[in-house]
Amino acid sequence: MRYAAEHNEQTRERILEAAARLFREQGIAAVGLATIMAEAGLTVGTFYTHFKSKEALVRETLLRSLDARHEEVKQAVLAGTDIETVIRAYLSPAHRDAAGTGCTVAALASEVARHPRATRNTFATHNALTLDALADYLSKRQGKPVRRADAAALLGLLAGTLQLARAIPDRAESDAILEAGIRAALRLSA
Amino acid sequence: MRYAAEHNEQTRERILEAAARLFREQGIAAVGLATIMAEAGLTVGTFYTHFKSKEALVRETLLRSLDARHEEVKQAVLAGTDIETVIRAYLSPAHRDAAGTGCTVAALASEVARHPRATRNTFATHNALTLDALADYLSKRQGKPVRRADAAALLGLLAGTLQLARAIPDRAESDAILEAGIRAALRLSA
DNA sequence: TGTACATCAGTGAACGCGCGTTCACTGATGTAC
DNA sequence: TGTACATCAGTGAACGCGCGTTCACTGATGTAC
Repeated sequence: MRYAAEHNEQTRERILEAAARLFREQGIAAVGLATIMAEAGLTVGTFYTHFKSKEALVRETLLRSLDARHEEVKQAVLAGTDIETVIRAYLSPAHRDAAGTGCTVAALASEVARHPRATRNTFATHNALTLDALADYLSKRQGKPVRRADAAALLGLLAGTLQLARAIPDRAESDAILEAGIRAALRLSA
Repeated sequence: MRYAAEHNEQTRERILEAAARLFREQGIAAVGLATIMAEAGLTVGTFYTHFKSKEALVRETLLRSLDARHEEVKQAVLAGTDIETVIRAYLSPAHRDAAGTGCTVAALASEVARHPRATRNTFATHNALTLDALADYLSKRQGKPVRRADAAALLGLLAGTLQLARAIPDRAESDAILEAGIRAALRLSA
């Protein structure tokens, strides 16, 4: 091989990071490959050296960002972080205003639902990791079994409320929704 | 005037109905004007006889479908329908599998969040009608004041859970999430 | 009642543009001698 | 150590296509006489 083994991998990583951010900020359909590649400091042509298609890139970014969130939740559990802290961080103005680095479910779940089965499979499999970790966490805290589906309802509450807060232009009203979401999430996780 | 006053209005209505369904089924960005007009039995050129731009159509469809949902909630309140019935209808497999005629928040909230301020204003104003009706309803049932933001958290739970159920390809798992969402929504509205 | 006219909803082709994807070519780089 | 070579990441132009929007034109229709 001519280029160092790392070189290829680093470029691929830059493309994935740019795509993961842009997709969450603007939506998958709204972001073109040229924009992603420019963000990674490359021209469009190179894209196909690293990925089979845009849909393959979508699958890879979903996998990465969902796994990253799983890692965060695992760390929170290990560190013994309170559930209230996790909920408050999720429904914070900071998270609302930074979709690009935020939760993939809140940003892309409704769009992913319209993508090919292979993409939805990737989404479901890697989202399940977080759900299982969350269910385990809640089970220990509540002293009774909490199922994956119950964890999904809590995540649904968090993601749905964040979406409403993002869609509403009035800052005060948006903040109030975040606060109401926190109260509701605490009730559900108690 | 040459055509009957109704004619114009009926055509406009057909375009709005086609757009409202297609947007919720496939997303706003994914549906072109040609598709909408063909669905209404017309060619693209006519579009601008009825609307100023695609964005104006988007605003109008949001307004219409959010007002329609407000009407439904008002009727449910008048008829004294139980909150459990409303929740079970929202988180039903039928609603999950018919996004085109379903809740606008579940289908489009995350996409609307990325649209121009005028569009978000329309969304917020007309979504607030449902939230206020829902808050009134819950206030009477619970015998204590429920704010608009609290109603938003309940709607967030319903919409977020429905989105997860739609994104997950495994039918049994998707059904389980709907059931868990119902349990959670009942806890929140009790 | 029958005819000429004015209106305007609807047509269909064209506009520039950006999309995802392909491909002949370039040139930086690690290896072999 | 220095040079020739082979590799392949990256370039940049082109492909067909669908997008939102515009516009000169058509023809169905209600009105006026």
